[in-house]
Amino acid sequence: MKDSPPEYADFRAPLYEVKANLFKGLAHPVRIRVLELLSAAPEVSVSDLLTATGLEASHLSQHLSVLRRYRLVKSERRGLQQFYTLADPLAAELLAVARGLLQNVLNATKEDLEYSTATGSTTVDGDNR
Amino acid sequence: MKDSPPEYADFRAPLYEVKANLFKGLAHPVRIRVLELLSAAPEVSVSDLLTATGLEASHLSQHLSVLRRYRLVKSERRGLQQFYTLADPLAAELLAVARGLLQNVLNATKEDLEYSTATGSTTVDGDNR
DNA sequence: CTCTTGAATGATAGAATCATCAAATAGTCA
DNA sequence: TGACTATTTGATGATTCTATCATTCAAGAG
Repeated sequence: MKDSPPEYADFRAPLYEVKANLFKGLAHPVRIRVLELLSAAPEVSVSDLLTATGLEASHLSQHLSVLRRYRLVKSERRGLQQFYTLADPLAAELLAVARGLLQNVLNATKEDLEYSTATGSTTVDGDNR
Repeated sequence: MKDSPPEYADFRAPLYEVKANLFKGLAHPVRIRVLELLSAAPEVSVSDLLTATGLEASHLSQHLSVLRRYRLVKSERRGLQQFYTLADPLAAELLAVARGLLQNVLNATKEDLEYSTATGSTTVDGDNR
């Protein structure tokens, strides 16, 4: 009899733990794709998410459950359909900052590479690569 | 003979995968604490990180290795000491946005709770809690 | 060269997450 | 009520991550 995860993550922990948990919720490609779809519309139905992601219903639902657990999304049922929205606009901001960070980091990596090939490797000291 | 993870994560994947990987790098409390210490200083030595976190050296080193893998930090050796810095200021920005998001989400949760107790539960429709 | 210090890497058991299929639940309609 | 649709939940094996101890590596001094 295995313990299932809580419906909602615990927010009463130290902030660094709560942050780490939030990032756990973001640490899967499907969940990033879902959040980005939700960022681009006021709300999205599960059936539209299914179409957009090409996933099987139960697979997507497990991921939506994780997003709900970390309160990254809200859901609302209307008849047979379920609609999802971002819980807060800062979730979209977070994805945007992550994108900027990745671009910077990638550019810096390329620059380091160019720098080391242009000047030889002896002047690059202390950089682990 | 088990495969060990690559020294550096693959940045040549679709962007949503690369983002998810970045968030994996952030998905542990110790690594959040380290990044926040690095956000507050131009550079920090490993020995200072050890003191600040109270971790054993090899435990911290494993986490620093994850941060290096996702290029969230840079390291520089000077004699016996190793110094770490944030790879980009946007890493600090990311933590700040996450904090704002958590605050908003937490406040919204509290408001929902107050709303439902003030008006009774029958007017709260569609909200999963 | 040996020894010490500071830090990284290796190894591995246990915990957590992921992937996927089966079953259950919620809502609607005849 | 039963049948159907839409979605969620349960179950479980595979994979990955975490925690932790042992070992190795890098730098410096004598």
